[in-house]
Amino acid sequence: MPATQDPIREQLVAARRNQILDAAAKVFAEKGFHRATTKEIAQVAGVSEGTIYNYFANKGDLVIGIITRLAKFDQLDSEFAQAFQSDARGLLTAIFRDRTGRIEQNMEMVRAVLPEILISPELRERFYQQFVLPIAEFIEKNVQARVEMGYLEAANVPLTVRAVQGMFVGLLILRVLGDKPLQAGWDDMPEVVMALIFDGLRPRDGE
Amino acid sequence: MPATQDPIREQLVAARRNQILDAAAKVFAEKGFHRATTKEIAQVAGVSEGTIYNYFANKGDLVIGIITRLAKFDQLDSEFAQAFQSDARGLLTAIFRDRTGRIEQNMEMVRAVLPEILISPELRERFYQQFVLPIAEFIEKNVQARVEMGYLEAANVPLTVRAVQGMFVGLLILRVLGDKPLQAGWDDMPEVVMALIFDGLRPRDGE
Amino acid sequence: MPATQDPIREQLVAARRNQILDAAAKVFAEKGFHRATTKEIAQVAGVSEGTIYNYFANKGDLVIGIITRLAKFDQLDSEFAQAFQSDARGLLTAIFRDRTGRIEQNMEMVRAVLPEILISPELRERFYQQFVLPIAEFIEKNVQARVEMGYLEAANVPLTVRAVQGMFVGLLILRVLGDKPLQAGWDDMPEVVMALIFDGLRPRDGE
Amino acid sequence: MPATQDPIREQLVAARRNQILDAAAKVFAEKGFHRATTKEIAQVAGVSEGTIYNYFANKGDLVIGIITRLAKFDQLDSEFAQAFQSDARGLLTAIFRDRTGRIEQNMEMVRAVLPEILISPELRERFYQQFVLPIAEFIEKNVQARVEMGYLEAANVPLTVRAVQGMFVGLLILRVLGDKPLQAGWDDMPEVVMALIFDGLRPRDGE
DNA sequence: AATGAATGAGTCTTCATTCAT
DNA sequence: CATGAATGAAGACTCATTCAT
Repeated sequence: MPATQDPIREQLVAARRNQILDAAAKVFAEKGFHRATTKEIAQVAGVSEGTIYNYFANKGDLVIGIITRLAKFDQLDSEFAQAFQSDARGLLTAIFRDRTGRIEQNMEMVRAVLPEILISPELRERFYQQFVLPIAEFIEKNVQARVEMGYLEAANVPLTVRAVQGMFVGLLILRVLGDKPLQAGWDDMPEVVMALIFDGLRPRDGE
Repeated sequence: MPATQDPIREQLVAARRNQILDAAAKVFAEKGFHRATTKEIAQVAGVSEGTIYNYFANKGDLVIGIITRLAKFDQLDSEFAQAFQSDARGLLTAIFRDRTGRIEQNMEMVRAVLPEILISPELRERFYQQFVLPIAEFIEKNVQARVEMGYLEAANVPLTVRAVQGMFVGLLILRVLGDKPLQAGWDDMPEVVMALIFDGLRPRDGE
Repeated sequence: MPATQDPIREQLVAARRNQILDAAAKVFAEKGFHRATTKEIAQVAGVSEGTIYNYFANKGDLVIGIITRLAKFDQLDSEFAQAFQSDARGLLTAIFRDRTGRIEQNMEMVRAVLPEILISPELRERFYQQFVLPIAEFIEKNVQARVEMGYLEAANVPLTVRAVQGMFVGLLILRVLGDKPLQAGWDDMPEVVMALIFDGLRPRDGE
Repeated sequence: MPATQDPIREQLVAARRNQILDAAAKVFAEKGFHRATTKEIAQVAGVSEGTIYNYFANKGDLVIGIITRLAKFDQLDSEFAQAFQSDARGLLTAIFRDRTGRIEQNMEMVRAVLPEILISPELRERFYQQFVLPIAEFIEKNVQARVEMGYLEAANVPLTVRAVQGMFVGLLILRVLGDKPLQAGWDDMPEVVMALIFDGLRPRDGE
């Protein structure tokens, strides 16, 4: 891992790192972590195998690099801040669309890397801290505020938020597993999900 | 893969297969599929490596064997039939407790084997058909009936059911990822989940 | 290898040995020695793997057994004795037809077992002593007699006989290698060969 | 299998390939194909096992490589072209000495590799096309020409040529099998063979 | 005498990693 | 910094042989 002060060199280094990570992500997505070979990653990246090891200590660090980089792009951005102002339903719909869209783009890669994440405590923690927890806390804060304002009702906000977040996660998993109804009706899911979350299944008498 | 008509021998074969699958499940759970070696599985099973191959064609078949065996224990049993009669909330709570309890017991193994499932189309299909789809359809039928009776309200039953099922799945994933609130409050989850599903977050005026 | 005095038992033993050798020959012929498994030989023979080892010390002994048994069937029989009386050309034609016919029947097996024969000095010697040398000597004696009678001309009878015998062997090899002209014209070979051997290529003036 | 345009690198690659093929030939010759281990080949070649697989896809390709390389050294060279001008007897003697000399040098290896050749259709075809057929056709053309000029007599030239070629092949086999007269009188074989081929065994009256 | 499940040494092959150029 | 040939440890899988039943 080259270290330098020269800003130009730094940029080159960063570019080369990204070039390698892009290739790694692609190959991991296709083959899964273990079946992906450094040779193929090098080929896809257009560099030699040796070069990879000039930028990453080992194959596992590529996964860390990918996740870390994903996180950088993945800040809860201003869009959300605005959504915060809007109604809860709009907020959640925004999050749902944003998250699932984003994750879908990286779905192949997440799927390929998930094994390593699930097995390695270090990666698990890192993944959780960077991707799961921030969203949970963001939603939590938001929902809590609305509950206090009487706009929403929830006995246990943190757990309720987990249930909602879990629903998003689970729906993605079910899609990956090839569930037909889900794949066919994916565009309708936001409405279905919001109806479920906000209105519940029990009929509302006077409405 | 011995095949025989002799019932005694059949039992021996089944016992040996289970002995090996137990070991495989254990080692997979610890190491993950790829890092688990046949040598270690053999050691844990107390047999030789060769013996494994007398019962399974290859390492991958151990995964299939594990999943298949899980499925056998995992029939939607009479408990559910009764639940069918009960109220919807009771039904779902029963399913939730049953499923998550069951899966938790095999959580380590699911975690270890999930990667292979996600990557291998064959395993994915098999897993989906045996574990996901039956439950989805069971719930779907049930919910549909109640909707028609006016006890529940849902615009799109199949998708709504997926959302519910996805919530279960996702909650397990979040737990595996080490979410603290979830681990701490797991016992309260059924109530939280049911409140969310049936009542929704939006306050009900007259109640 | 069971040893017994009981003649009935002896017959059973011999029968079982042959049963196994037949299977071994078949499988060796298909797969070659190394790729043939004792398991498959046992299956083809309709016995268990263990039984093979009650009759033969190891896999290699099956080859020895096959060769030895071939030799038993392969005595220069009375047919030849008669041929001895006939003219030289007729004799050789008879031998050619007989040998090549016989060998062709076992060609697959010879091909499969040849590797082992060529590599193992013991098998090589055995094969040579039982199959090659007797014929060479038989022809040698015969040709020698005719040379002395002035019917044939050959400066070095033993070597000449080897050349002739070599021709037979070589033609079989070329056939096995798939030579088209040879396969197409195989039925004409005896005449071609005899013309070559007896008349040579050089034109005979006065004829 | 490195591929490159750089001529220096190409030479290195060729050298390394030869180094490995030499070792493989040696070990195959000693042990036969199946009993030869990649480990021993690597040791003899002075490289690691892994390096072998940088140059050859698998063990079988070593055999192909050996055969192919033999074929390269084995072009029908100018020597033959000259022989073509000479008398038929001289031509054949030249071929005989050349071929048998050449093959003898590689005899051990041919012996080791022959099994694989006989069993593998691919290798068989390749071997036949590269070693057997060209010679057969070369001799055929030559003999045909002489027959037409009246210098030789043969009813069926292609088959007669096969008989002659077969004789060469067969004599080598008999030698490998350890035939004593052949080993003792090998130096006299060309004359014996030529006498047989050109004059035949039948006495020529007027000579 | 027959069985066939168990054995485990042995092999080919892969691939992350190193390092001389 | 880049290269990519060399490395060799590691692992899945095979199969001849044994032996308890």
